[in-house]
Amino acid sequence: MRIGELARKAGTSTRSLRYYEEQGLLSARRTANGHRDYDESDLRLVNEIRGLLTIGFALEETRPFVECLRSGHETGDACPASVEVYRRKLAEVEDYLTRLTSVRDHLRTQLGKTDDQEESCTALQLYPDPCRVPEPSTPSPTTTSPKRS
Amino acid sequence: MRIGELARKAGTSTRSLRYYEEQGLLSARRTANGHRDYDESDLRLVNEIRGLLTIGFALEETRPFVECLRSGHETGDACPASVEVYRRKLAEVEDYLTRLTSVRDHLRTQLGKTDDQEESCTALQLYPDPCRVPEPSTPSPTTTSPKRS
DNA sequence: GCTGGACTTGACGTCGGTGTCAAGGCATAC
DNA sequence: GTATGCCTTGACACCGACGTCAAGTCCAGC
Repeated sequence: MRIGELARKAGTSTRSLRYYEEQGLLSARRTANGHRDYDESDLRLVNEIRGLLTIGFALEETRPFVECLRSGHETGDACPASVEVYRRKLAEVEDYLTRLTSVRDHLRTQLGKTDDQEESCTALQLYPDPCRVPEPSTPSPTTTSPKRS
Repeated sequence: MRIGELARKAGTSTRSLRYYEEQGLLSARRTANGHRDYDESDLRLVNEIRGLLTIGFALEETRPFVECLRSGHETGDACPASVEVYRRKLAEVEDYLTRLTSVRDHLRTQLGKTDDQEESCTALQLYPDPCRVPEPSTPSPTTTSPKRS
């Protein structure tokens, strides 16, 4: 199949696919006329990438999973390197959770909300950069954020 | 005081202060030779901004707080507009917490971790800047916008 | 042959909050 | 005089994952 079809099937854009290729995550055979030619295994790769991106992985972090799939494994996380990324990511996410919880509590306090519904920690109050993190929606008054659909 | 001193006192850079001014959050009198001239009230403004940025507010979101302080209120959150931002931020953070929690659970599942450990402050290590962790290329969860997944 | 859609590569734009360089002005110290 | 250091404005660089435009190629349908 060609790039447009793959993009449609994977729920992404041709631009993204070319970008993945540029990053060495995806490779494509070429037809006689120079068009990229993909098959089902490529779709699996892209699905792996998209899935990981969706839950907050950086593109670079998907590499071990992609290579794992490429090397013939049934799933992308069947390799030690992938597991290691999982582990690191989990620690990272738990760290964020801690900070976010603390920020939430701080905000609740400021709002005079004394009705706690969950246990939480206190001292820490750092949560780095909400804009670079799987965030719901940023109702920023300045921009009608065109990058986000 | 001049910009260098204010930056030092507020724990930030002169570049940032000029940027805040550029964004209309800070204003400065000028001395005869054109240098910016600040006083203690400006330091309060900057501290307000820095504090909010630290807990994850976007610069733009600090505006109501700054204006609140400027208009003579004791604290930046004494005004309705500020409270509104607090409220929005809280909802945002809670939403993010929810999603992050589900990602964490997903990761734990993938790792075969059955041992649940609740969020505890003590165990986790805070880096000075979690966005740029001194690790082998470990960016933070960046994905955000699942554009249309 | 003409139209239109899908493809190609290349390159610039985006978002935020700075870092950093450039090139100069001004003041104090030696 | 000159070295040092702070200040000024202006402008480019950065990160990540693309969006988007440009200009050209390729192919099917009419």
